[in-house]
This record gives sequence, C-alpha cells and structure tokens, in this order.
Amino acid sequence: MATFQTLPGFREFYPDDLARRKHIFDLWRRTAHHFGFVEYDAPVLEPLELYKAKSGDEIEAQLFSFTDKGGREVALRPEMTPTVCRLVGARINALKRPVKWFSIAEFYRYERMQKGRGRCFFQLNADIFGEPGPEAEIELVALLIQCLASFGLTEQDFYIRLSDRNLWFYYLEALGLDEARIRGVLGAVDRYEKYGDEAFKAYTEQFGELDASLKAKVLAFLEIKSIEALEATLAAVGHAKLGARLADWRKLLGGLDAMGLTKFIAVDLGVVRGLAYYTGFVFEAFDRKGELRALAGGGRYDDLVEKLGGPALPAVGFAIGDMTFALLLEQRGLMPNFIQAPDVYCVIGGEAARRAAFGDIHALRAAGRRVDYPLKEVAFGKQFKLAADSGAKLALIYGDDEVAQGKVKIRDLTDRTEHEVARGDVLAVVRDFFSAG
RNA sequence: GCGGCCAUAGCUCAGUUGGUUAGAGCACAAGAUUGUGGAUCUUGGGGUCGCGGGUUCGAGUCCCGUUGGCCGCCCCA
Repeated sequence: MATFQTLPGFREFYPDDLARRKHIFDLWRRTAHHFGFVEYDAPVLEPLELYKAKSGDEIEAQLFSFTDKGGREVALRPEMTPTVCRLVGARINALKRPVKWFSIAEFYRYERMQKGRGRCFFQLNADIFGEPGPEAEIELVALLIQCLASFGLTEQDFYIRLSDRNLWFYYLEALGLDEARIRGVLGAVDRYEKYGDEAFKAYTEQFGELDASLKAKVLAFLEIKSIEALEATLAAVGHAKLGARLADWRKLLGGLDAMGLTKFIAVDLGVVRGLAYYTGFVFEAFDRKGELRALAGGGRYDDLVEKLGGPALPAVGFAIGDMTFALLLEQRGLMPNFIQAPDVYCVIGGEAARRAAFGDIHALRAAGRRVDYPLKEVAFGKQFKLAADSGAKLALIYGDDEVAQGKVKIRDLTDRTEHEVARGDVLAVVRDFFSAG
C-alpha cells in the first residue's frame, strides 16, 4: 500500500506518539519557566555558513544542506546554539542580563540512524548569556537535573558528569605544554574511556610520543572523581590560574549542594566533550546503567557569540534530546499511557433526538467541555459501548422518550448510576459534575 | 562512509526438503441487539509475502541486486 514511504530517519507521530512527545515538552517547558527562563523560537532553515563558521567545513557532510532558488547555500538547522548566539548577540544591548532563554525545537542531521539517534529529533535548549561566573552553571545544571527529575527519574536513574576544560588547560599549561599539544591531549582524554591507550594514537602521530611522566600525570588527572582529590593534586602545582579555578569549582559544587543536588553530580575529569568551542565547565547527563547514549550535554562557550560576529559575551548552555530521553522514561516505566478521552459522550436516538442533542453538544463544547457522539445513527446498545470505550466520565442520553418529555438522561459511566434532568438544566448539571469531581 | 543481522495484514508472528486459492491472535468493522457497558458468538474488510531480476514445471521459501529497518563502527554540534 505504501508507495511513498517516510524518508529514512524521519519520524511520524500518530496520536499516541504525539501524546507522549507533548507530555515531555510540556514538562520541560513548565520546568524551564519555573527557573525563570523565557521561550524563543527561530528559523528551521539557516545559511549554511552559520554552521561552517562554528564547526568548520567538514560539518557540511552531516547537514541537510542545499542551494535554494535564490542561489543561497542553506541548511536545516542541526543545532540551536549558533542561532541563539545570533539572536542574543544582535539585541544584547537591549536585553536585561542575565539572559535566560530556552527553546524546544526540531533539528536535522544527515547521519546514520542508531538507537536514540535519528535524522530528525527534538531538543530542549537552555542557555544563559552575560554571566561569566559559575553562578550560571549552577542555574543550568540545576535546571537540567529538574528537567529529568520532574518526570520521576531519580539519582538511581541518571547522573551528571561534571568536568572542566579550563582546568585541563591550565594544568597542562603548568606541565609545560603549548596550546596545540594541549588540544591534542584533550582529544585523547575525551576518547580514553572508550579506547584506552589507543586514544593517544592521534597525539603521537602529530607530536610524537608523550613524555612518560607527563602521560602518567594526565592519566592520574583523568581519574579524579572528587573536589578533594582535585585540590590535593593541584596543591602540588604552582599556577596562579589554578587557584582561582578551584574557587569556581567550590562555588559551583557548593551551590548545587545547597540546592540538594549533590546526589546527582559526579566530578569526572574524564569528560571534556570533543567540541573545540567549549571554554570552561562541561557537563553531560547519563543513565546510571550506562545502557543509553548521553541524555544531555552542555557547557560554557564564552568565545562563540563573538566568533559568530556578535559582541564578546559569556555564555553557558545545554541541550536535552527527546529520543534517548523517551527511551529512558519507557525503560523505567515512567511514560504514562495517555488516554485522550472526551468528558461527555452522547447517546442519541432518532433524527429528532439528534437535532435536540446537537444544540446541547455545541453549547457544551463552546463552554469548554470535550464532547463526542456517534456521527451516524448507531444502535443504542452499541452506543453505550462506544460511550464506555471513549473513556468519557458522563453519558448524556438523548433517547426519543427523553426528548419527547423535554428531558435528558445523565449516566455516570464510572458508577453506572443515572438520572434525568430537564433539557434546560443540562449545561449546569454537567458543569457542576465536573467542578465537583 | 563501513560491517553484521533482518523484511509475510495496522500490530505480534506462523508458514514443513521449493508444491493447490498465504494463515492465526490482537486491532478494526458489521450482525446477533430501535433503549443500557469493557463479555461472548457469527461474519467481514484488509496482503503486488519491501521492490526488481534470476534459477525452476512451480518461489513467501533458493540466488543476485536494490530499498528500508535494527545493531555496531566513524561521527555525535
């Protein structure tokens, strides 16, 4: 039957699927509002150059890009960060700081599909602009945690790995490495968890073997899993920036602790995220069982707004994708079963009864009730079954007998009781039933 | 871009060494049932067996190709 099929990696949302998606979005949106973030949206199609400027020319291979009829090179957005940088950068002089913005939007990447990854997906993006200190990170990490926890997920289900590219930078600098070598080492650190010693291969090819004692220090640093271990390690290294950076760490962890969120946080310098544009704290959310892809990721990108042509503006942000997150909710039994039920279902007799019912049906709907009825004449017995199947709380029965007497029979489908009311009282009775219930 | 596995009804699947008109459960619909429920019974609609080619007297079944899916690699903004 299906001559035309969905493009690979694209998703169709049948009503049940859309109900689940909406559930996620609604809670994300509400949570972001609770944290004082305001919502924005932006174009799905952007100049290709916007993404090249941020990520380099190679990015084009991962994009849905094409030339439009005006000869412009364009791409479907693969992420929100460059866009929001442009929006905020353009109006920063008029915006009250800190700028706390979020969006829920769809993104497109030309990639091979995998579990938890398609060619289109939705993300919650939340960012704070204009705040250089760790106060911004406290807000965002707390928001990220609550965006997961508000679905019923606990510290048994997920955790946030917290790391710091600055600290790595300063530490490696103190060990005498130049910037190129530092980036090389960070690349290896990012891959170390997965590949072990193999992760240093690229570094070795570019710069030669990393000095053994240096490598030992890198590996020891990578293993650091607490602020205490961090302080102990850095105490031995004399470097002015490191002391200030440690103060930032204490402020961040102290703030999160005061919010009662320490149980979700794992200090883990093994996470640096591959992205070259991160400039400070980075964090990623994972399921505790380690079965799924990352749930969310974020970090500080103080240079990006300027790099994209805006003013110098510090920024931190994160994104949660909907696919892996939905998988986790389903695995933990936290995805509700949505029944899209009317409030009231009408059981209707012949043509005269139908005309009588229509007046009330429309009035009830206009008053904000969800009302449904069989479009065509259906046997009474069947209609009661339809009423029960619909999930409605009340059935209004417009039989020929009732209509002839100017009455409507109201059946409570939950306890199967019923009583008759005058036609003119139906709206009030229904309203009272639902306001009491 | 690379590798492994897979593809039969809306869903879950059966289909013998290749052999009549491709089946079941669930779901959907009609009837039993012109006035009272999620049950039951009866009946029905729905399939180019992903698509194309090949082997064969004969292909859902075997072979090749292709498209799509799942899983992994690369990547992951």
